[in-house]
Amino acid sequence: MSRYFVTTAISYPNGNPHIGHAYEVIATDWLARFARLDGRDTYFMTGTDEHGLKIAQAARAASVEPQAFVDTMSMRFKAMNDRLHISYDRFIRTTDADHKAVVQALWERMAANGDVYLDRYEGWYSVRDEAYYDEEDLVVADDGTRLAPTGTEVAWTQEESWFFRLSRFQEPLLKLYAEQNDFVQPTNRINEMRAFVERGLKDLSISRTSFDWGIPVPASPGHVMYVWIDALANYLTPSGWPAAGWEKHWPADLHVIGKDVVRFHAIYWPAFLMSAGLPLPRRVFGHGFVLNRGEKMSKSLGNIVDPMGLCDTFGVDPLRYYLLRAIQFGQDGEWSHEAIGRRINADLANDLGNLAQRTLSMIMKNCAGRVPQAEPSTQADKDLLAGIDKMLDAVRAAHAAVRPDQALDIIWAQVSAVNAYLNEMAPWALRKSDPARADVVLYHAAEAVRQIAMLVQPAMPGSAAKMLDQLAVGQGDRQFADLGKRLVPGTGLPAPQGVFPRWTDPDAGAE
RNA sequence: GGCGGGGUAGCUCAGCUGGUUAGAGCACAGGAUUCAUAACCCUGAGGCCGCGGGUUCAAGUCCCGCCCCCGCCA
Repeated sequence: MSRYFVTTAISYPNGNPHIGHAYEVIATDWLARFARLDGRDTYFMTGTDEHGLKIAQAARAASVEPQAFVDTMSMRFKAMNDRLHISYDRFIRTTDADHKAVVQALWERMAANGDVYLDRYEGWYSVRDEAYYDEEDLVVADDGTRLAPTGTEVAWTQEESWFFRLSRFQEPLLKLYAEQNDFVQPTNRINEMRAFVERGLKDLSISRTSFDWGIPVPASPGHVMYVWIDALANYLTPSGWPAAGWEKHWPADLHVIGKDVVRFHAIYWPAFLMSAGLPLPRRVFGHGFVLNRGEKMSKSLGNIVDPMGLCDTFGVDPLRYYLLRAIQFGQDGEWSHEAIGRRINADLANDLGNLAQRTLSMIMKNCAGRVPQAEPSTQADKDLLAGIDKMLDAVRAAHAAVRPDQALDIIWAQVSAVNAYLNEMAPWALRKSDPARADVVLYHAAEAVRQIAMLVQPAMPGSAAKMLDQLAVGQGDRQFADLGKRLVPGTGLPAPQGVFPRWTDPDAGAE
């Protein structure tokens, strides 16, 4: 059985979760659910990244201990995941005990292999950015204070720091990109990484002494680890490395991350792993951002969208569907109430929901609520199911390419095909002239809906389950391996109910 | 500033190595229909393919210049 270990980036919980967090976990949940339904040994992890100065500061501002602060904040992220029906196998927190153990082991291994050394770091440091800047990049404000290019204040800082010999890994990384040109996707990203590495890599400062909210560096009092070592190593934690049996949960097959953190995942992380002699993740995919009416969300603009509110407004599954279908994975996408509403009505209510409802209600009224007979079938019937039977391979390819949007495009092309088939066959008219033929048509439409609902499961698990319930598909027959199990004529069906109601803007006409 | 990607219907985008009247979905208009969630189905309208040159029998598709947008780096 092939293994599929997929992760999201872990979220930094110094603020509340927003739609960007929701987007990443929903997309990754689609990947994980798809792999599980496809019979793969799947492990899906998401979580929170809880150390670092900014957390410590946020806790202080809230007058609580850092641990209490992250306990509260992490819970909000977990609650969002649960509300969105994210099927994580583990919600990891970097404050978890087993994580600390793995990170420290990773550090010790890198040190043992000669890639960690103690030196002094001095320069212009921005506390807000947790980064040092070169003198020439600074701007001097009117009042004389020096500002980083990001606009934050910097101060001359000197600290003892452990360094990682990143410079040693320039050639190995270039070799990796050359030999595995899909290591970073979309492909333009790997070109950027290659260009970055080709310019030369400087050793990386990997410890801090200016604060203590972090994982202690082994045998080095006063030093805590640089947050990225701590954070990236989360992916290795479930393996329990270096304890025996770690190969079961490492390497990851795919890291799904935002485009803003590609560098950390495509350069630093593989370098750490190479240093420790560990296998590398197979792929890193940097997705785009979800923009609110074309604008980036930010606290200052006050346009941060709470995903919980969107669930209240639209429902979990329609929200998931919108984010997966309407945005090409890897590109930036836009979001607005109108856009989601249009999608819900066009794709869910009109196309799929109506298809299921018209099919099932005809069966309920005319076939005594039982799956009708399947034979004798005509060429048109066979053609319909031939198109339906081909979906799995195409959708699998979209899954392998990390393109949920394409997968849904493929499925919806079949939704249209079935609607067109019904119009052409007109079973409501056949009912009067050739009722046996009408039954066969309805059988084929229902069978098509079954397979569509099966493949829609990873995107909209709740809604797909309702459709499968209405087709009396057993809980044990919902894996993709069961796609070939045709509906059995004579099976009793429950009374159909609409799964996707139309959406009407509550504000419409109020202007 | 350097490198890379892009500017095609109102919106989001397809258009591979140049070749019949430039495509899809949504939105819009008309028709047909009434099984169904005023849905489905069919048809239509809508495009100096960023701008200006050039190569070619033939150019969104190749070359040059310019304008604008985005990404990475500095």
